[in-house]
Amino acid sequence: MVVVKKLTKTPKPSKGRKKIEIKKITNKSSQQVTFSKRRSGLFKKASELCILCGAQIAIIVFSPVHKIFCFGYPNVDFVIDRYIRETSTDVPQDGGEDVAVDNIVPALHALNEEYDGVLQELARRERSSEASGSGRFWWDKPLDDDMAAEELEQYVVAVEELMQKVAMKADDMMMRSLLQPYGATVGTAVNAAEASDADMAVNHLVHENEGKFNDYGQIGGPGFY
Amino acid sequence: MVVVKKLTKTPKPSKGRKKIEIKKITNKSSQQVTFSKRRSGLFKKASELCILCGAQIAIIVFSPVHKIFCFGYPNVDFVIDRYIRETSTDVPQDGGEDVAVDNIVPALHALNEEYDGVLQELARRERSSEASGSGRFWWDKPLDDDMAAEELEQYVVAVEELMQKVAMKADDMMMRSLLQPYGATVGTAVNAAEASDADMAVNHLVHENEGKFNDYGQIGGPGFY
DNA sequence: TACTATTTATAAGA
DNA sequence: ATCTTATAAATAGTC
Repeated sequence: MVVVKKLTKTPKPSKGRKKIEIKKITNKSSQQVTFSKRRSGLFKKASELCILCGAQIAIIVFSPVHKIFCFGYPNVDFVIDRYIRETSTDVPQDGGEDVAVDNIVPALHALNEEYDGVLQELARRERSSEASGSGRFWWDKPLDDDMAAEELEQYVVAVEELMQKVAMKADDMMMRSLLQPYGATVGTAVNAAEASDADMAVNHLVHENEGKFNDYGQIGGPGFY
Repeated sequence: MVVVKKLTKTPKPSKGRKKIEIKKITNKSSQQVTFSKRRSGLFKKASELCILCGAQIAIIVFSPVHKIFCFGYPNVDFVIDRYIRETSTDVPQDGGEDVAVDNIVPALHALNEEYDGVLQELARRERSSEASGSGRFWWDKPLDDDMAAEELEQYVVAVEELMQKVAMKADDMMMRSLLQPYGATVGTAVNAAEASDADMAVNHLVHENEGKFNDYGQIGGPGFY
């Protein structure tokens, strides 16, 4: 007794996905919908890749309406920094006349790496606490006007305060020792070897294909940030 | 001898995709295979998003074996540049270059202290302590379990921004005083006065096809931004 | 935002 | 790394 539901070939070809051609969507409205869905899917795929393979990824997306969306593991800036470091030529500035300046770059990198360690730790906690429930990852931040209104406000205030604090400390320090152990404090735990899992071996030696060099040249010096 | 292969209902429902849990793949070999497939899929999705919606996207991926893969439309550096411009609040500099130099070093020291603070908070959180004081700024008081995660994240983001600003300032300084030949300003596309050929020789990037849509993927030049 | 019908992406295997 | 195949996932069209 086969119940043929479709006996009358439901003239309903609609509903359900249809193949689409990959070409610019002209209808602004549907383009926005598609963008939203696919942007979401893209970030999900990226997060899975990070988790499955321990890859570090940064994705920056500018929507057609100029909103910016970012994804980053451990975080966007870290990956960009690494990208810059690894794609820049290491040109040792021998004739370093300004000790301070010469130490800034390495100090920043060291700081960045340490910082990364903290972020990873945070990420780990966030994830484990969130279990497999909610979907959103903390690193999936929209950074657009609407969804970050109040958050942005807090952020701005926070940064301003922090800056002020830093400035005060800076003054104080400048008085005592201007050119002391810059990297000292920074370098303390820079040996990222303690990145818990052996996946964080922050050492790059071999790459592959030759990079092609296009335009957009810029601050390229010794891999600094 | 009629060999009935399937007589015993080969418990081989295998072949064909199976659901997998999104967790780190321990087997290095299969992890590599998965990475390869998914990285490819990710870039394809990105390229479709660019075409369908006219989005500008940059993706930087570091494989578990430290290889770098990039995707960018129009190109990686363009998007990164835009990202930096739009996410950094311009810090009004009173014009004194000297002041800038003199302030960076101590600023780094301060930053480091702030950073140490974060580490301590993390450690504290580890012990799941308590006792939160009131009247102090969020980055000064020991985090309590309730707001810890959220605030810590804000703190981290704040510091991250600060670091970026300091870094940019450093870049600017180095550009003016030391790396004249690379001269350029963050945010201003420079006429490819790229680095010397010798310098570029060290750079290597893995990529699919340059600036090609159908094959998505693109090479990132020397990591200038 | 939610709901399918389908198209795609892919985990396993070879 | 590639190709095949059975399935799991993503998502276009609608509401």
